[in-house]
This record gives sequence, structure tokens and C-alpha cells, in this order.
Amino acid sequence: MTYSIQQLASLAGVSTRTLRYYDQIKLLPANRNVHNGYREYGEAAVDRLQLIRYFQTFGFELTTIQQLLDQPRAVQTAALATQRAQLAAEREHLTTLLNTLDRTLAARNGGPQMTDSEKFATFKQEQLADNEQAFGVEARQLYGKETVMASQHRFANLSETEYHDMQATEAELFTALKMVATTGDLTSEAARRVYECHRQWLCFTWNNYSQVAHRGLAQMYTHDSRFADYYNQRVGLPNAAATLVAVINQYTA
Amino acid sequence: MTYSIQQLASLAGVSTRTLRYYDQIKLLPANRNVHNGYREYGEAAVDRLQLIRYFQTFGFELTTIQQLLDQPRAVQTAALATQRAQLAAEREHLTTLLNTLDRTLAARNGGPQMTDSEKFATFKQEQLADNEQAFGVEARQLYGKETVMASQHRFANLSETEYHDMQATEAELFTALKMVATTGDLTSEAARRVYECHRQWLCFTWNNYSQVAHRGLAQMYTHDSRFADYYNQRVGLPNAAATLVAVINQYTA
DNA sequence: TATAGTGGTTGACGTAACGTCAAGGTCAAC
DNA sequence: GTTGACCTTGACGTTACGTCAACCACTATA
Repeated sequence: MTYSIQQLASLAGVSTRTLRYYDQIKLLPANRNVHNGYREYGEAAVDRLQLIRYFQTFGFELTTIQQLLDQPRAVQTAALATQRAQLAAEREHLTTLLNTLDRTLAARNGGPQMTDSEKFATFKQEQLADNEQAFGVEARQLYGKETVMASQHRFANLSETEYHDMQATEAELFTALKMVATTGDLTSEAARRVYECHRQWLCFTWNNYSQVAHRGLAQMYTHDSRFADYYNQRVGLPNAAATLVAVINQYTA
Repeated sequence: MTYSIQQLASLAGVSTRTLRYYDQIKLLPANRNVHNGYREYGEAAVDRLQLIRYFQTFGFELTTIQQLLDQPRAVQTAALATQRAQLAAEREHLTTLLNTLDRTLAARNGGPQMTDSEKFATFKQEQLADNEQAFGVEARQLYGKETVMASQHRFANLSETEYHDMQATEAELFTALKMVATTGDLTSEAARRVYECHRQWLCFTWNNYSQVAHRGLAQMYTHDSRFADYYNQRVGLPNAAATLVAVINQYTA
């Protein structure tokens, strides 16, 4: 029993274009009717197509499937296991996305017509999530779980004006830091402003400031290039982060 | 304060190509330095890019985002809600995929070197899942939950030889059905074979056969075009399904 | 036998969101 | 004057097909 291209297509629930494509990339080569050049598919093709679709449901790419089909079962099983991990990760990602979305929606539905405020709240959510992803593990390691949670809590409960103040403080920090990074003078008034601004900036979210913790944060800055990138980028100088760390170290000595 | 393309890129964690692309499709138009033609971005651009990335994390397409950015908050919120449903559906899909994969992997790791058997088991899983997706709701409605579960259980526990017998029975059914559909003679011996084969085929998975249930199934065949498609396709005649239903109705009268 | 309808064939272009060259202009620094 | 970093505009590649377009094969009917 042989099938025409359309018969196989509707049998397997795919389009004829798909079968032609599979033929073209030699994933599922078709026999040809010598008389008219039509494609013909036998039982083996049906089985192979079924296997292809099977692997496809798990998100394998066609090139991968092509290789997989010629591989021993053990290799296929290993590939499936790898794919499983991949899918599990995707699902987890979706879960966090859904949580974020839910919070956003709740905030949006909270007030009748909150415009800037809701945008603001949304952004805070985002920043929190970003920050958690980027530094959550390290921060918890350095400060302990409770401290980090308290910090997040304070950030989440920042009022809009407080948030703007925090931004302003950071901007002032950048200005001063730019100066110090240019001159390199750690004894200048600007250096003191850098330290003060950074301390104030921290206090927006820290419940109890201590010089030791401040010093620990600077330590963290040196360990993680993302911090350096952030400060260097914002200030526009390649030594901004290093300068900041030096200033903090000096004032918390 | 204006940013160069690379500054904004690393600030926002995207590539310069991305920014050029956004400029090109007018999602995030850049100002130009009249002197040298370089792109320049201001604070508004930073905000807009942030919003773009924010919507993007939720899986919106760029064209959608473009429209969304000019929309009032209520519309955006509605879009987010819709997207939430979408994401939830995706996650559910992933969950069922993972379950299937887990069962497959368990089966593959079950035996030391099961080749055909494991392929067979995998296919059964697939068929079960497919069938469930296609007809689960209707079947449960028609037969009740317990009956369907029992049927699935029996199918899942079919031995390989039983499975092949089931296939053979179906093949015989197709042959006989083709004859009857061609002649249209419901009184023929072939018609009796059609009924018998279909009954036998059902009994592979039904715990207790009854003519009433058989008639109910035929009813379902007429209601759902997928059944018709399946039989017409397999037999190769456009009236195969209708003929089958007629035969069943006659013998279960 | 002409014709209409159905089903087959091979190109070839379009899709989404960029990645990745290639060829060449700009600018600061040495 | 010449690096080297940064910028520009094309233009092609990516995945798994969808969607024409132009043309051939076969069957049924007027």
C-alpha cells in the first residue's frame, strides 16, 4: 500500500508543503512514480513521519531529529533526557513570568485610573525581579535571607517621591563619582559626596546601615563584573566602579 | 545626557544590531548627530526601550508592542490579561509534555535494551495522548469518566501481540468497509464482517460491550468530522465513515 | 473530443527578530 | 600618518514552513 502526498498528509495531520519540505531536506525522502513523477510513500515512510512528529512535539529541531533517527536508542534516550531538562526550565521561566504578570495586573486593577503610579509600580516590580535574578543568590549569601527580604520589602514599599529621591541621589552620586574618577583625588570634597550619596542611596532600602555592611557591598562590587559594568557605563568612565570601591573602602576603614 | 548606540545597548543589555533594527522599524527612532550621522539617544529613548523590553518579556511581538505603546493604559492592561491566558496555556502544554516525556523516559530506562517493545510502548503513549486530546471530552461526556479511564487502562496494558491483533482487526475492517462502501449493500456478508470487526476492535479496549454503547459511538462518529476524516482517509473512499455508521446502526437496531 | 476539476510538480518569495559579515566613513590618540 | 575603536549602510542567513504562480497529469463529463 502506497500513499500519495495528500493522503499521507491528512493521515498524519500535516500539510503537503511540509512533506515536500521534508523531502527536500532529505528528512523524509519520497519514492517517485516513474510514470508521472508523483511522490509515493510506503509504510516505512508513515512510521518515520510518526517518529519525526513525535520528536517534534518535544521541541527538537528538524536537523536534530534527522541525526537522532539514525542514532541508537541510548543516544535518543539521552537526548530526550536533555530535552526534558530544557522543557522543565522553560516551564519554570513561564511560572515566574506568570507570577510577575499577576502582580502587575493586580496593581493595574488596584486603582481606578492610576497612570504614572502604576507605571512606576510596574517598573519597580521589574527591577526587583531583575535584581533578584542578577544578584539574589550572592546577596543572600552575603547578607542572609532576612536582610535581603527586608530590603526588597522596603524597595517594594517605596513611595513614588521616595523613589524619585533615590534616583536623584544616584544621579548626584554619578556626578561626583565622575569627578573623582577623573581626578583620582580620594581626599576631595567630591569623594566625600560620593561616599555620602552612596550611603544615602543604600539607606533607601537598608533598614540598618552599618559601615561593615557597606564595606561588604564594595567587596561584592569587586567580585561581580556586572556591578563594574553598571557604574562604568552610567558614569561613562572605565574606572568609575574601581574608584567607587576605593572611596567606600577609605571611608569605612 | 545623550547616549551613543553602544552605550544604550550595554546599558539596556541588548545588542547594537537590535537598536539599529528598532530604529529601522521605527519602534525606537534615534536622533541623529548632524555632524557625523551617528545615532543619539536621550532619556525618553531609555524609558521607551525599557518599556519595550518589559512587554517583550511577556512574549509580545514587536509589532504588537509598537501599537501597545501608543495605547491607553486600559488597553495595555487588557492585552496583558490576554497574554496571561496565553502563557498559562503554554505552561499547561509544557506540563503535559513533561509528563509524557517522563513516562517515555521511564519506559526506556525500564528495560536494558528494549528496542521494538519500547518503541511500541512509546507509540501507545502517544496514541493515548493524541486520542485524549482529540476525543477525551466528548468520550467522557458520552460514556462517563470511569468507562473512559478503564478503556485507557486497557489500551495502555495491551501486550504487543494484542496490539498487533488490534491493528490486524482494524485492517480487516477497512477492507470489508471498502467493499461495502463501494457496493452500498448493507445486507452483504461484507457488511456483517464490518460490524463484527468493529465490535472486536472495540472489545480490545472496552470492558463490557453493549449494543447501546456501540450505537452511541456511531452517533459520535456522525457528530465529529475527525472520525469521518479518519475512516474516509484510511479506506480511501469519501463515504466510508457514513457507511460504517449505517452498518452499525443496522446491526445494533 | 474539448473542457473542467482535482491533484501533482517545481521554483520563489515572505515570515520574526535579529546575528553576522563586508565595505567603508569618523574620531581620538599616538 | 597611522592605528584602533566606533560608527554607518547594505545584504545575506536563520527555522519550518505558508502562500502564490506557472505548469503538467489524470479523470469525469458535456
